Amino acid sequence: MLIGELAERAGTSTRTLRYYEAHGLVHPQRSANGYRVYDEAELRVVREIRALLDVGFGLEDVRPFVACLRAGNSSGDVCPDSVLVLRRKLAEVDDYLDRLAAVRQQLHTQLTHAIAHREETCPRKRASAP
Amino acid sequence: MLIGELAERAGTSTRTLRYYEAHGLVHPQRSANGYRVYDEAELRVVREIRALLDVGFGLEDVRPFVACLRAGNSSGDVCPDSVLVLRRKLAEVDDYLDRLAAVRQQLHTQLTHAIAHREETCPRKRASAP
DNA sequence: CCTTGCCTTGACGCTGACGACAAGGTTTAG
DNA sequence: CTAAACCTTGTCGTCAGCGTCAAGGCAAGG
Repeated sequence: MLIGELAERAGTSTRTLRYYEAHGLVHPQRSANGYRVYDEAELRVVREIRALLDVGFGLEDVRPFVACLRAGNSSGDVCPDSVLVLRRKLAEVDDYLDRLAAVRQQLHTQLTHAIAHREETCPRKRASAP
Repeated sequence: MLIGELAERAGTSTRTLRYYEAHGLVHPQRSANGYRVYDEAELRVVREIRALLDVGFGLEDVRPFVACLRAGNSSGDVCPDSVLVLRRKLAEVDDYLDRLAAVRQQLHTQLTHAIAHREETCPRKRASAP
């Protein structure tokens, strides 16, 4: 499989695949003319990378999962390093959820006050009695 | 008040203040020697900007709030444009919270399965009976 | 032979909110 | 006189994950 086909099957671009390779995440063979040649295992690797990036991981976070797959495991999740990253990411997401909830609360309060202020300084017709 | 003093009182840097000015958010006077001169109103504007950025707004989102303050309002929140942005941001935060909750759920599931897998393929001593 | 459609490496662009420096003017204190 | 401590404009660097040319090689069909 050449890079174009892999890109299509993985739902990404050739640029992205070369980028992953430059960062040491994918290791294609080379044909005689210098073309990159990928096997099915690399397709799985790329799909794993994509899935993790979609969830908000960075390329560095993805490394252990790729190594885990490459080590012959059926899932990239089951190795100790992957589990560590999963735990860390879960904690990060929890933190972020907390902060985001606080922000949401503040925005809600701000919005409520702003609308109350408008009702007060510029009462609408038929505001309380139609 | 010169730029250094404003930076300190606003808890930011001179670079940041010049950046805001370049983007049309702050309008200092100029003294004879070309130095930027700020009044107290500008301090409030800068604090409003900082507060909104801290909550995750972009500079563009901040514009209506600055204009609102500049229009003489006690709060930057009370103008229609500001309210629109507040509503939009609240919706964005809600969306993000939903997506983040889904991600959290997925990570949790992934982690649970990974750990279950380890228990299964590599049972610990004293796992179920001490 | 020439076009079409793959592929190669290399290198700059983008987004956002600044940080960090360069090279220089101004003002005040000693 | 000079050093310190302000200020000015201008420009490049940062982080991440690519997008988007540029310039060219390789293979196959008409």
